[in-house]
Formats: sequence, structure tokens, C-alpha cells
Amino acid sequence: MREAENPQDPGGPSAAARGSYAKGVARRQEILDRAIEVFARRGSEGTSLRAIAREIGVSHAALTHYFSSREALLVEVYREAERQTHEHEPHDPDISAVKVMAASARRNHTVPGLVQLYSTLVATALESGHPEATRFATIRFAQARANLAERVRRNQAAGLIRADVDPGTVAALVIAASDGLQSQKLLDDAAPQTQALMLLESLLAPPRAVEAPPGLGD
Amino acid sequence: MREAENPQDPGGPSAAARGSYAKGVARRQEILDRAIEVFARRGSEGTSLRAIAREIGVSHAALTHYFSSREALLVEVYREAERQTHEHEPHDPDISAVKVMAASARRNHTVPGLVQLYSTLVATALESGHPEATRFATIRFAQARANLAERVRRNQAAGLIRADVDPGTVAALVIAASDGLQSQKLLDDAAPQTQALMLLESLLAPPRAVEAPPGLGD
DNA sequence: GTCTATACGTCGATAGAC
DNA sequence: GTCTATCGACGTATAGAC
Repeated sequence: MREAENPQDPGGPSAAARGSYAKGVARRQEILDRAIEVFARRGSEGTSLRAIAREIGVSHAALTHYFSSREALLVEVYREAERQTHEHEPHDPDISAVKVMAASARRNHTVPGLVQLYSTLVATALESGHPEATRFATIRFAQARANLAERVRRNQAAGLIRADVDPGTVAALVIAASDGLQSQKLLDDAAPQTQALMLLESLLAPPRAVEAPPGLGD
Repeated sequence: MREAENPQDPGGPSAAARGSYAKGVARRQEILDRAIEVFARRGSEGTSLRAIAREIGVSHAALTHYFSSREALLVEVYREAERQTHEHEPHDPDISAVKVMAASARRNHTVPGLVQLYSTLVATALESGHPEATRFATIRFAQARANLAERVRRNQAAGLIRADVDPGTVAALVIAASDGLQSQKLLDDAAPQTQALMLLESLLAPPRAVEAPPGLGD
């Protein structure tokens, strides 16, 4: 998803392997880590390039040496924060698609500012003229749908999800529900986020498990 | 989903609140109408206070005479645009909750920039320090959930929706799915927005209609 | 390669003249 | 009621120090 078109955008692991950028990569990583803290601590008041730089103790211009724009930095901050919270994840291939998204939502909720940042990035991506956010969100949705659809197929083979639904459609629905519920929950803590996801899970279960006692259906 | 609680006032200046300045109210409405056009025509490049004012032909300071802040103007523009697209709506009380949201989504999609504006407002509302956007989004979600839950109850009484699901939870799920799918669709026109909503509709239908051939179940 | 200093144009908000 | 003027903060761009 990234290409190293210029020296300030190492992106991939190959940049570190080159050796001469080792310090720069480390510094870049440090900036990212500090930026995540700033986001968590200051929320929407820490999102400006100058505010982040101020808290880190460098000039705002220095940040543009490592990130091509504020938007690119925001995208990287989100990616890194999410990577860190997801990295010690058990990934059982037979957990249901809804449960995977619910667990992801629960983890995201533990990082202050992360859901807000995600929401901002998606909103930015919808506007024209913001190629970095747009690329981020487009790729993210495409990957999420593909991964989740594959999981739905496995779930169907395992009898966890009814067989008469299209995996790609289920994936889009589950992602939309999870995203939308996270926003509702943030605005109103009483919003039934978990219940709604559990409801979706039960609706997607094979019919006999939900509505008829065993031995009657077939 | 829609409400017409107070079309000309929330957060607004004293002119509208006092009600005695008919010309001021008319001017305010004119500004709103022109602003909607600007949004549709210029998208994300027309959202600044100064850009809107430039297109309308006044100074940006003039806009702050009618709207307490850019954010308040944006909220009013969204409300007004939605009101205009929803106003000749048939509102059959027995249309399913999902169909209502699907129809709303379809209408919103016909107004350029409207979904983007909504997404921006919600993202802004999630950040602290933006009381006008936060109030807008909070009220909107609360009202939408209440209205939709009531509709779900009617749908259940009419046998359109299975009786063993909680109306409030269904409402939150349907709203989240609809919102999330609109974003996905805007980023990738191939996203199965309609199919996913139809899938949700069918999953919410009473079980016997979906999963067992007649004469077997009961 | 890393970073500071500086400048440019735009932004939302506000004060005060007419 | 609307303007002009001005403020501080923003993202971006560039020159050049080390």
C-alpha cells in the first residue's frame, strides 16, 4: 500500500534495511509514538501540526521532513496506534466475523482519541482533494471487506453463519454497523453498541439455532 | 430520522430568536439557500466561511451576523438541505425501518456534498470543544433512535419484523449500518450498500418466512 | 540527512465605523 | 446590517545551518 517515492516516506521495512536511514527511521518512529500520546492526552486540541511539534519539542517544519503533510502524519498515527493495540492479538480463524469486529471496536475504544481520529480521517477522505486520506480509507475498507468476507466464508463452513447470505455483503454490513455504532457510543454512552452487534451476530446465525428447538427443524 | 424542531434558531443570533425582524429571517433563509448551492457546486472547496461569503457576495463577517460560528452555519445548512429533500415525503407508518433508512440514504445521495457534510459534522461532534456539532449529532442520533424504535414496534405488530428483538437495539443497528454504508458507498461505488440493507431487512424478518418451507416448521 | 527560521496565504473570530 | 481592519493560528514551502 505504500511506495517509497521519496526519501522522507520510508513506509516499508526496506527503508530500515538500507541502513543509512536507520536513525531517521528511529526518529520517525519516535515522533509517531509521541504523537500518539499527544492525541490521547490533548484530543482535538493536539491535532495541529504545530501543536504536535510543540509537545514533542521540535519545530513544526521538522515534522514535514518525516511526513509529507499533516494528513499523512495523521494517517500514520492512526495506523501505528491501531497496530500497537492489535499486535498481541490471538487470531483464531474460526471466531465469527461479528466477534472480530466487536473485539476490534473494544480495543479501539481503549485508546483515547483513536475513534475520533478514524472518524475524522474517513470524513476527510470523503471530500475531494485529500488524496492521502482517500487512499487510506479506500484501501482500508477494501481490505477489511476482503478479510471479513473470507472469514464469513469460513464461518459458514463451520456452521456459525447461515449459508444463504453473501459473504461480501455481510462483510460490508458488519463493518458499517461496527463503525456507526462506535460513533453513536462515543456521543452517547448509553447507545447499545454491544447489544446491537450481538443482535447482528444472532441474526446471522443459522436459523435453526435461533428460532426452533432441536429436532423439529430437519 | 428527520425533525423540524426549530428551523431557524438553534444557536442563532438574536435576530431570529426575537422573531420581530422579518427581513432578517428572510435574509438568513436566503443565505442558507445560497450556501446549499455553494456546497453542492464546490464541495469541500466551498466549506470555508470566506468561500461561502465570496460566492454569496457578502463579506465573511456578514455571515457571522446570522450564524454564531462557521460550525453553526454548517449545522443549519445540513438541516435545511435535508429538510428540503425530505419535505415531500410520504410517511406510511407501516414501511419497514430498514426501508425508511434506505430511502433516506438514497435521497441524501442525490444532494451533492450532503453525505460528506454529515460525515464531517459527526466527526467534529466526536471531538471535544465543538458544542454545536456535538449537540446536533447527539440530538440527531437520539431522535433517530427513538423514531426508528417506534417504527420497529409498529413493524413487529404488523408481522414485518420478528418479535424477539429489542426495538431500540434494532434502531441503533439500522442507523449505524445505514450511516456506515453511505460512507463506504461514497468511497467505493461498488460497495454493496443496497444489498447490505436488503440483507439486514431479510434477517430482521420473522423466521418462518425465510428459512423453512411451508408445512414443516409449524 | 536533520532541523530551524522565516515567510506566505488562508482561516475563524471579533471590534468598530457607517 | 454590513462593511473594513485586524488578530492569532493554521498548513505549506523554502533557504540554509549543522
